[in-house]
Amino acid sequence: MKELDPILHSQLRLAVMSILMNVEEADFVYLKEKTESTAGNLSVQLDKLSNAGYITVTKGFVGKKTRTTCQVTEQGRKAFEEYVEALKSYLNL
Amino acid sequence: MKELDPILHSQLRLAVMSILMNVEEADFVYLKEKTESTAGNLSVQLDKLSNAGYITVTKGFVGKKTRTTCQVTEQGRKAFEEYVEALKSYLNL
DNA sequence: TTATTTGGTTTATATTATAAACTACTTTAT
DNA sequence: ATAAAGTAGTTTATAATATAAACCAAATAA
Repeated sequence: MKELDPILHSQLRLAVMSILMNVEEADFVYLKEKTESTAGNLSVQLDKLSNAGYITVTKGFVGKKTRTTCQVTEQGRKAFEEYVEALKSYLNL
Repeated sequence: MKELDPILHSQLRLAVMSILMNVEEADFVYLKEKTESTAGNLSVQLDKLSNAGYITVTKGFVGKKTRTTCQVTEQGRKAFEEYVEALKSYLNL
Protein backbone atom coordinates (compact mmCIF):
# COMPACT_ATOMS: atom_id res chain seq x y z
CA MET A 1 0.00 0.00 0.00
CA LYS A 2 1.18 3.50 -0.79
CA GLU A 3 2.62 5.72 1.90
CA LEU A 4 0.61 8.76 2.90
CA ASP A 5 2.86 11.82 3.15
CA PRO A 6 2.87 12.46 6.91
CA ILE A 7 3.24 16.18 6.42
CA LEU A 8 -0.08 16.30 4.60
CA HIS A 9 -1.79 13.60 6.61
CA SER A 10 -2.82 15.95 9.39
CA GLN A 11 -6.24 17.53 9.51
CA LEU A 12 -5.16 21.12 9.97
CA ARG A 13 -2.24 21.04 7.53
CA LEU A 14 -4.42 19.35 4.95
CA ALA A 15 -7.12 21.96 5.43
CA VAL A 16 -4.59 24.75 4.95
CA MET A 17 -3.19 23.14 1.82
CA SER A 18 -6.67 22.49 0.52
CA ILE A 19 -7.47 26.19 0.83
CA LEU A 20 -4.19 27.33 -0.66
CA MET A 21 -4.63 25.03 -3.66
CA ASN A 22 -7.66 27.06 -4.67
CA VAL A 23 -6.51 30.62 -4.11
CA GLU A 24 -3.61 32.82 -5.13
CA GLU A 25 -2.74 33.45 -1.49
CA ALA A 26 -4.35 33.56 1.94
CA ASP A 27 -3.38 35.34 5.10
CA PHE A 28 -3.03 34.05 8.64
CA VAL A 29 -6.29 35.49 9.88
CA TYR A 30 -8.26 34.09 6.96
CA LEU A 31 -6.76 30.64 7.41
CA LYS A 32 -7.45 30.76 11.11
CA GLU A 33 -11.11 31.58 10.54
CA LYS A 34 -11.66 29.10 7.72
CA THR A 35 -10.03 26.24 9.58
CA GLU A 36 -11.41 27.24 12.99
CA SER A 37 -8.03 26.63 14.54
CA THR A 38 -6.28 28.41 17.37
CA ALA A 39 -3.53 30.85 16.42
CA GLY A 40 -0.89 28.80 18.18
CA ASN A 41 -1.75 25.59 16.43
CA LEU A 42 -1.97 27.32 13.07
CA SER A 43 1.37 28.99 13.59
CA VAL A 44 3.05 25.66 14.30
CA GLN A 45 1.46 23.90 11.34
CA LEU A 46 2.30 26.71 8.93
CA ASP A 47 5.89 26.40 10.07
CA LYS A 48 5.89 22.72 9.29
CA LEU A 49 4.44 23.24 5.85
CA SER A 50 6.92 26.01 5.26
CA ASN A 51 9.89 23.96 6.44
CA ALA A 52 8.78 21.15 4.17
CA GLY A 53 8.88 23.58 1.27
CA TYR A 54 5.16 23.18 0.61
CA ILE A 55 4.23 26.81 1.22
CA THR A 56 5.90 30.18 1.44
CA VAL A 57 5.11 32.49 4.30
CA THR A 58 5.57 36.20 3.79
CA LYS A 59 5.37 38.77 6.52
CA GLY A 60 4.33 42.19 5.34
CA PHE A 61 2.39 45.21 6.45
CA VAL A 62 -1.01 46.64 5.70
CA GLY A 63 -0.72 50.15 7.01
CA LYS A 64 0.80 49.63 10.42
CA LYS A 65 -0.49 46.13 10.99
CA THR A 66 1.50 43.05 10.28
CA ARG A 67 0.12 40.63 7.76
CA THR A 68 1.31 37.10 7.17
CA THR A 69 0.38 35.68 3.80
CA CYS A 70 0.82 32.14 2.58
CA GLN A 71 1.11 30.64 -0.84
CA VAL A 72 1.47 27.06 -1.97
CA THR A 73 4.72 26.30 -3.80
CA GLU A 74 5.09 24.15 -6.87
CA GLN A 75 6.55 21.46 -4.65
CA GLY A 76 3.55 21.73 -2.35
CA ARG A 77 1.16 21.47 -5.25
CA LYS A 78 2.90 18.34 -6.45
CA ALA A 79 2.95 16.79 -2.98
CA PHE A 80 -0.74 17.52 -2.54
CA GLU A 81 -1.59 15.87 -5.82
CA GLU A 82 0.48 12.82 -4.99
CA TYR A 83 -1.21 12.62 -1.60
CA VAL A 84 -4.61 12.69 -3.28
CA GLU A 85 -3.57 9.88 -5.59
CA ALA A 86 -2.27 7.80 -2.71
CA LEU A 87 -5.44 8.37 -0.70
CA LYS A 88 -7.63 7.33 -3.58
CA SER A 89 -6.14 3.86 -3.38
CA TYR A 90 -7.33 3.65 0.21
CA LEU A 91 -10.79 4.99 -0.45
CA ASN A 92 -11.70 3.08 -3.62
CA LEU A 93 -12.26 6.27 -5.60
CA MET B 1 -14.67 22.65 7.13
CA LYS B 2 -15.78 19.17 8.02
CA GLU B 3 -14.10 17.25 10.81
CA LEU B 4 -12.09 14.21 9.86
CA ASP B 5 -12.87 11.29 12.17
CA PRO B 6 -9.61 10.98 14.13
CA ILE B 7 -10.04 7.25 14.51
CA LEU B 8 -9.92 6.82 10.77
CA HIS B 9 -7.45 9.59 10.06
CA SER B 10 -4.43 7.45 10.78
CA GLN B 11 -2.52 5.72 8.04
CA LEU B 12 -2.50 2.25 9.51
CA ARG B 13 -6.07 2.24 10.79
CA LEU B 14 -7.27 3.60 7.46
CA ALA B 15 -5.35 0.90 5.61
CA VAL B 16 -6.91 -1.78 7.77
CA MET B 17 -10.38 -0.39 7.25
CA SER B 18 -9.76 -0.03 3.56
CA ILE B 19 -8.90 -3.72 3.34
CA LEU B 20 -11.80 -4.82 5.52
CA MET B 21 -14.25 -2.80 3.43
CA ASN B 22 -13.49 -5.07 0.50
CA VAL B 23 -13.40 -8.50 2.06
CA GLU B 24 -15.65 -10.63 4.19
CA GLU B 25 -12.93 -10.90 6.86
CA ALA B 26 -9.17 -10.80 7.21
CA ASP B 27 -6.83 -12.24 9.80
CA PHE B 28 -4.03 -10.64 11.77
CA VAL B 29 -1.24 -12.14 9.71
CA TYR B 30 -2.81 -11.09 6.43
CA LEU B 31 -3.39 -7.53 7.64
CA LYS B 32 0.17 -7.36 8.93
CA GLU B 33 1.58 -8.41 5.56
CA LYS B 34 -0.69 -6.22 3.48
CA THR B 35 -0.08 -3.12 5.55
CA GLU B 36 3.60 -3.89 6.16
CA SER B 37 3.19 -2.97 9.79
CA THR B 38 4.81 -4.38 12.89
CA ALA B 39 2.72 -6.78 14.97
CA GLY B 40 2.80 -4.46 17.97
CA ASN B 41 1.56 -1.47 16.06
CA LEU B 42 -1.13 -3.49 14.33
CA SER B 43 -2.29 -4.96 17.62
CA VAL B 44 -2.71 -1.51 19.14
CA GLN B 45 -4.53 -0.08 16.15
CA LEU B 46 -6.88 -3.06 15.87
CA ASP B 47 -7.73 -2.48 19.52
CA LYS B 48 -8.61 1.12 18.80
CA LEU B 49 -10.79 0.22 15.86
CA SER B 50 -12.42 -2.45 17.94
CA ASN B 51 -13.02 -0.16 20.92
CA ALA B 52 -14.54 2.38 18.58
CA GLY B 53 -16.94 -0.29 17.41
CA TYR B 54 -15.66 -0.12 13.84
CA ILE B 55 -14.48 -3.72 13.66
CA THR B 56 -14.96 -6.98 15.50
CA VAL B 57 -11.97 -9.05 16.46
CA THR B 58 -12.46 -12.76 16.90
CA LYS B 59 -9.90 -15.11 18.35
CA GLY B 60 -10.22 -18.63 17.14
CA PHE B 61 -8.18 -21.68 16.26
CA VAL B 62 -7.04 -23.31 13.07
CA GLY B 63 -5.99 -26.72 14.24
CA LYS B 64 -3.86 -25.87 17.24
CA LYS B 65 -2.78 -22.42 16.14
CA THR B 66 -4.50 -19.26 17.23
CA ARG B 67 -6.07 -17.11 14.57
CA THR B 68 -7.35 -13.58 15.02
CA THR B 69 -9.84 -12.51 12.41
CA CYS B 70 -11.30 -9.07 11.85
CA GLN B 71 -14.49 -7.88 10.26
CA VAL B 72 -15.82 -4.40 9.71
CA THR B 73 -19.07 -3.64 11.51
CA GLU B 74 -22.00 -1.76 10.11
CA GLN B 75 -20.98 1.19 12.25
CA GLY B 76 -17.46 0.99 10.84
CA ARG B 77 -18.76 0.87 7.31
CA LYS B 78 -20.82 3.97 7.93
CA ALA B 79 -17.94 5.81 9.58
CA PHE B 80 -15.66 4.93 6.70
CA GLU B 81 -18.12 6.26 4.17
CA GLU B 82 -18.61 9.47 6.11
CA TYR B 83 -14.87 9.87 6.35
CA VAL B 84 -14.55 9.50 2.59
CA GLU B 85 -17.21 12.15 2.08
CA ALA B 86 -15.49 14.53 4.47
CA LEU B 87 -12.14 13.98 2.82
CA LYS B 88 -13.55 14.67 -0.61
CA SER B 89 -14.28 18.21 0.46
CA TYR B 90 -10.60 18.65 1.23
CA LEU B 91 -9.35 17.08 -1.95
CA ASN B 92 -11.71 18.69 -4.49
CA LEU B 93 -12.97 15.33 -5.70
C1' DT C 1 15.09 -31.38 25.18
C1' DT C 2 16.26 -27.15 23.79
C1' DA C 3 16.06 -23.92 20.13
C1' DT C 4 13.18 -21.54 16.82
C1' DT C 5 9.18 -19.89 14.84
C1' DT C 6 4.50 -18.15 15.04
C1' DG C 7 1.08 -15.17 16.73
C1' DG C 8 0.36 -12.13 19.20
C1' DT C 9 0.26 -8.37 23.76
C1' DT C 10 2.25 -5.03 26.88
C1' DT C 11 5.10 -1.37 27.87
C1' DA C 12 8.26 2.23 26.93
C1' DT C 13 9.66 5.88 23.85
C1' DA C 14 9.49 9.09 20.15
C1' DT C 15 6.60 12.06 17.52
C1' DT C 16 2.66 14.96 16.83
C1' DA C 17 -0.99 17.88 17.87
C1' DT C 18 -2.93 21.21 20.69
C1' DA C 19 -3.66 24.75 23.93
C1' DA C 20 -2.09 28.00 27.19
C1' DA C 21 0.88 31.55 28.17
C1' DC C 22 3.46 35.11 26.42
C1' DT C 23 5.28 39.08 23.26
C1' DA C 24 4.90 43.11 20.59
C1' DC C 25 2.45 46.35 18.66
C1' DT C 26 -2.03 49.10 17.71
C1' DT C 27 -6.28 51.12 18.63
C1' DT C 28 -9.69 52.99 21.63
C1' DA C 29 -11.36 55.17 25.67
C1' DT C 30 -10.49 58.37 29.69
C1' DA D 1 -0.92 61.21 27.84
C1' DT D 2 -1.94 56.90 29.66
C1' DA D 3 -4.39 52.84 30.80
C1' DA D 4 -7.21 49.21 28.93
C1' DA D 5 -8.40 46.31 25.30
C1' DG D 6 -7.70 44.29 20.89
C1' DT D 7 -4.86 42.19 17.01
C1' DA D 8 -1.46 39.20 15.13
C1' DG D 9 1.14 36.25 15.96
C1' DT D 10 5.24 33.00 18.59
C1' DT D 11 7.02 30.07 22.17
C1' DT D 12 6.58 26.64 25.39
C1' DA D 13 4.36 23.16 28.01
C1' DT D 14 1.20 19.33 27.98
C1' DA D 15 -1.77 15.87 26.15
C1' DA D 16 -2.54 12.50 22.74
C1' DT D 17 -0.84 9.36 19.15
C1' DA D 18 1.99 6.38 16.79
C1' DT D 19 5.57 3.21 16.79
C1' DA D 20 8.91 -0.02 18.16
C1' DA D 21 11.11 -2.84 21.44
C1' DA D 22 10.66 -6.15 24.80
C1' DC D 23 8.07 -9.68 26.27
C1' DC D 24 4.95 -14.06 26.58
C1' DA D 25 2.77 -18.51 25.44
C1' DA D 26 2.10 -22.19 22.46
C1' DA D 27 3.59 -24.95 18.57
C1' DT D 28 7.00 -26.90 15.63
C1' DA D 29 11.71 -28.25 14.26
C1' DA D 30 16.35 -29.82 15.31
